[in-house]
Amino acid sequence: MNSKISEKVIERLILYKNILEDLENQGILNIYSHQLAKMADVTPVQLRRDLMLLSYYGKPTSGYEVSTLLKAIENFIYKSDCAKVALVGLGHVGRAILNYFQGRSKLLKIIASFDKDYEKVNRVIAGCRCYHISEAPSIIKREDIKIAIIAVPQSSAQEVADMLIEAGIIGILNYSPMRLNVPANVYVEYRDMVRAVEKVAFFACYKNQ
Amino acid sequence: MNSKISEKVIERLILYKNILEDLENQGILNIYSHQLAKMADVTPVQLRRDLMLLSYYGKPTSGYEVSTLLKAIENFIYKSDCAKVALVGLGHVGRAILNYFQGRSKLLKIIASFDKDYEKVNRVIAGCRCYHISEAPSIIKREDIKIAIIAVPQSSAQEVADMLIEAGIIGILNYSPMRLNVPANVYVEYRDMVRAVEKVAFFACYKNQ
DNA sequence: ATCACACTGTTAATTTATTCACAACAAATA
DNA sequence: TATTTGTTGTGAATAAATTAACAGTGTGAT
Repeated sequence: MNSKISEKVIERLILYKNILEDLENQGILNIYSHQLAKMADVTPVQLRRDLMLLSYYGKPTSGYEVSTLLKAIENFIYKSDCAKVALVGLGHVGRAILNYFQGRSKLLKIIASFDKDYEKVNRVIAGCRCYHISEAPSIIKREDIKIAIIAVPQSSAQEVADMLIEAGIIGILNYSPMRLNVPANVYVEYRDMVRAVEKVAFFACYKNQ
Repeated sequence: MNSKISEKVIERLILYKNILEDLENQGILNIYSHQLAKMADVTPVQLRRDLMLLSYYGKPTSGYEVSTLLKAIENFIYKSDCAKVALVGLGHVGRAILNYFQGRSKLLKIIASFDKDYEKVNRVIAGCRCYHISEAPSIIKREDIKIAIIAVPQSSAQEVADMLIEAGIIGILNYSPMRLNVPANVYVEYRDMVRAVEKVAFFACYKNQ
């Protein structure tokens, strides 16, 4: 690890990747940094600086080739051992994620979902088989899943996290408001929806005096 | 505006607020910076520095008084003219947000939701009346709502945003993957679920070599 | 063929965010 | 009462992120 990669740069690279996918689908072959930067709401300099992380080079005259830049970013952010994702909790959040994921990520795949409700168990929801939560450890180990999404109520989030980590999970996306206690090697990202709205409310008002 | 307030500081203050609410419910009266910092996953110095934004002071011996610190943060982040929130789109994401919001935010209230599906219109879902999307402009203007959550498919996100902004919305929390084109005074926060998982996958693997 | 142009990649400067280091302080103890 | 202890608040130092400045380059016009 020569220099630490910041969260913000990765967030932006992932955003560029998204935009490039759209551009590719529209049949656009080349793009300049100022065009792509505008779509991503960043400055052209920042975009070019971010791309320095990749070993990819554009041309002074035709800018970046959409397909190869896209591949370069995918190559950079994609680690094959983290391609499999597990989802825990099939309430509204869980289902929303499953629906969004349907084909939207080329790199990652939710290959198993878990719930404690036997009504949902053994059904295939949004293309993904649902298992009982008690089966999670064995399936996660067998399939060697490393990434998990927690979409369960606050009260069971820590318990679920402990179980997942014990089974080998090293990355958690946590939609519950609960702060998780995890070992140092586990990466956790928090996505509390209430906090998100509060942030928006603050800055919207702040911007307008 | 003497010095610009950063997004990160506000995110942390909102997190502290959350934790303090929990502590208050547990009947805890006082807390030291190192204890609160640990719960929020920040350093004690950073916490104390963040609190410098507030005009609140702890005591060298008993630390911070939970109830008054909580009030100080609420006071700082709460702007009464941004208390009303509208929700557009009552699919899984929309319903998830409604459920989470039930009582979880003292400061903000979702007072109207909108959908184009007449099956949902005029029903009360999770304590919130659902109106047809065509009624949004008049209701937003009448109730003077300034904040909106977009939970509609990518294909209609821009159209919905335009309509909301026209009606007076100045802050948007966007759960669709669509980047929005908005005037300078409108604040937008993006919460794409697929990008979130991709970020977690990257950093989980990165952390573990 | 030469020039002007518009772009990229990158070093240097600047701004922003975080961490260090320590004075000031209130309570508990001797 | 004097001393010790463990904390807060903050100026100064450091680290990180962003922006500015510009050299290098391929293309098309003259």
